[in-house]
This record gives sequence, structure tokens and C-alpha cells, in this order.
Amino acid sequence: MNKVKQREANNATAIDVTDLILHDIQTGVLAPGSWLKQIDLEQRYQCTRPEVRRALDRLAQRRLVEHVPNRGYHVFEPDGRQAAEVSEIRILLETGVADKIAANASRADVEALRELAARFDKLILEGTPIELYEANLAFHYRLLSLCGNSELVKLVTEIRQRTSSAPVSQWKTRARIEQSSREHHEMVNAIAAGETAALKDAISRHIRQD
Amino acid sequence: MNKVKQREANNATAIDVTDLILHDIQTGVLAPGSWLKQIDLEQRYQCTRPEVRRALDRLAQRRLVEHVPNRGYHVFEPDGRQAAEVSEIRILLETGVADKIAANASRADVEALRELAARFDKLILEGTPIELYEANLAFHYRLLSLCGNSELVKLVTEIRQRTSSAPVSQWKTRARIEQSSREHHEMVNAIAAGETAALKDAISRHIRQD
DNA sequence: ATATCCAAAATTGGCGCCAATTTATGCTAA
DNA sequence: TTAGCATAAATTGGCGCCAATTTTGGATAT
Repeated sequence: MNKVKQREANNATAIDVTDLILHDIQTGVLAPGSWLKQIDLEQRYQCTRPEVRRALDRLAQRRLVEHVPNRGYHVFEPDGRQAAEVSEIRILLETGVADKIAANASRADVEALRELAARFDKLILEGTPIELYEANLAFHYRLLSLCGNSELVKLVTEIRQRTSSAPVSQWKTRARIEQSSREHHEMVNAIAAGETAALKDAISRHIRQD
Repeated sequence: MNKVKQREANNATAIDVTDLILHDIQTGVLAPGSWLKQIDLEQRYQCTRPEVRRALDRLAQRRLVEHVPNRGYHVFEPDGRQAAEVSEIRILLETGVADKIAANASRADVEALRELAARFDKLILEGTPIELYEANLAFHYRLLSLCGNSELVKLVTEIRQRTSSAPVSQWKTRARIEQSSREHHEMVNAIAAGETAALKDAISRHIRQD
């Protein structure tokens, strides 16, 4: 009985338009500043009007899009000060748990991080910008998860989205990407060696230049 | 021309049902765990069904209420671990900017903080729990604003709401309230004296016991 | 030729209805 | 008397329509 219900429940969490729009903002498909017309989104994502509106409202709550009453929603573009402030927050949080990360990291964790850092490396040459972006996310997620504070992980994931509204375009220079990759390895090495001071320093520099 | 528009713009930002429900959750009128039926809210706040649903969706996004599909929304009650994790986050952020707070505080700022701390003191005896709660919020808002990072202020305001779902009921013991008040004064004194270490310590203890 | 004003088109946003699901109630059978 | 089931009530949630506002295009007057 209730085949449909069963199907729904077993099925991976039904993806919501919010995530689709979010992904397109993150990957730069929807450029910062551009207006998000409800009709366009409705067609693009093959969904209904109320769904679009709910998604836009959610993204506005997260300050990823800005809402102008009776005018519509447009992709938010953080000014320099806001970006700097958010970076500051990330540095406080991520360096603040650096010692916990180093303490909790098992040999297997270090190995997994090495692999993720290597994957990022590899994708610099072979992958698309989007793949690179996602590999970066995966690395940082794994790294931060070691701190043991899942609320903090969620929070940082959230505010990381807030800064890098157009992360793909930001990484235009090869030199900068390679620098990022070096810092990834630097972090892993610091963890493996238990050098929390070096880890904090690497994290700090990494966030500042991102 | 456009009298209405003018009126609307000049008028204080039209308050939204979300804030009303939020306030009632914060002050404990809507108890943790209780179900928020759409019909009840619709009547209680004299608003339409879609407004209620939008508000509930927003509060669910902020994790102040929990959504169970086809069952409804109920006030979120954080378990011990989550509460501890959120406290940990607040300590990282608020002690992290303690030096900035101390550095930026002018004589007038210190005076204003003294006044807010005194107001809290006074309300312990004379005020209602809600007034006390709001005086506490005002003190902390003023204090944190001195750090100069407005994004951080917004963020902490947001996550502070997340921990203390029923702050009024938490403060049942007089002893605890008075301890809080002492710590307020302790913080102000530390700022006035420029003793950042003492400030960090006071903030840390204050958050942990809250 | 250009600025201003008016009208039409497009877009946003509010509201109510109805289907789907869940919960409560009462009835029947063991 | 109690457990199970079926039916009814209540609640949630999706969808579409229409009003309100804004924008665009064009016509007129200076």
C-alpha cells in the first residue's frame, strides 16, 4: 500500500528549485546584479510560479539575492566592505577550530584530505571551472568537518555561499588557483604534523585571498 | 502625487508576521515543541493564510521552527549538543572581536553601555521578564556593534536567536540573572580599562552560562 | 529635435479555492 | 471489553487567477 509515498520517501530528498537557482548563482550562470524574472525562472526550471517565488524569498533571506518591492529580485553583489567582513568572520571561525581539527584528524582523515587536495590539483588542468569549484568545496567541507562542531560546519557553508557570489569568475588567473592548491597541501601537511599555528596561518591566508 | 507610495516609504518598515511569531517564540509565548497550526496563527495575528505560510517557511529556514511535511510546523527545541555547539560558535566570534571592541570604544560608548547594564539591573526587580530579555538584547547589541563588523553583528544576532528558543523560561533563577548582570558590568569595566583578556574571559563565561 | 505626459504592456504580488494527506471518531467484530 | 477498521473531520499544501504597480513606447506640444 501507498506505493507513491514509499517512492517519495525512499527517493533522495526531492530537489527544490531553490538549490537549482543557488547552484546557477554559485557557478556564475546567473550573473551578479542580473534581474531574476519570475517568468524566466518558471520556464528555465520547469516549475510553477509559487515555487519560483518561494525559492526567491528563501534566497533573499540568505542574502544571496536582493528583493526590491514591486521591482523584483536580482542577484546580490557584495561590495568590498561586506566581502571583507565576511572573510573576517570566516577567519575567526575556521582558525578558531584549527586546533580541534588537528587534534581530531586520524591518519585516514589526513589521507582523505590529501586525496581531495590532489583531486583539486588534477582538475586545474583537466576539469571545467565548475568541477574545480566543487572540488574546492569538497576539500573544505571535509577539512572543516573534522572540528566536530556540526553547527559550525553548517554555518560556514552558509556564509561561504554569501561571499563568493561569482566564484568561478573570481578564479580567472591560473596563478591564483595554483596558489590555492599549494595552500591546500600546506594545510594537510600542517594537520599531519600537528602544527596548529602553521595551520591557522595557512587557513587565514587562504581565506583572505579567496 | 503618489501619496500612498510616499506614506508607505516614510512609514517604518511594514512589520511582517514573521517577526511577530519570532517575538512570541523568543518570549516563550509559543512554547518549544508546540505545533503551530496555520489556522490559529491566521486568527491570532489577523493575517491571511499565505502570509502565515511564508512566515513559517522563513522561520524554518532559520531553524527556529521545524517543518514536518504534511504534518506542519512546530517550535524547534535544540538538544544539548546543538546548544553547546552554538555557544561555542558565539564564543569564537564574540571573543574574537573583543580586542576590536575595546579599541573602538569611545568614552561615550562606555557610558552608554554602563547605562544599558544599569537598565538591565533595574529591570531585574521592577520589570517583566520580557522587558528584561529585551534590555539584555539591547546591551549585547550595543556592545557587539563596537567591533565595526556589521556582518558579524547581524550573524550573531541571528544565531543568538537560535540558541535561546525559550530565553525567558531559562532565566528562572534570580541568582543566574544577577550573575548575568554582574558580568555585564564586568565587561564594561574591562573595556573601560582596556583589558582585553579580562573582557574575553567575561564574554566567554557569560555565553556559556546563558 | 527634445522633453513631457499619457496609455498600453509586462511584471510583481496577494488571495482564495480545492486536492491530498493525516488525524480523530465511532462502529463492528472477535 | 478491546482491537481493528472504515468513515468523517481537520489540516496542510499546491495552483491559478486577478489586482496593483512599474516600465516601456509613442504621441503631442514647446
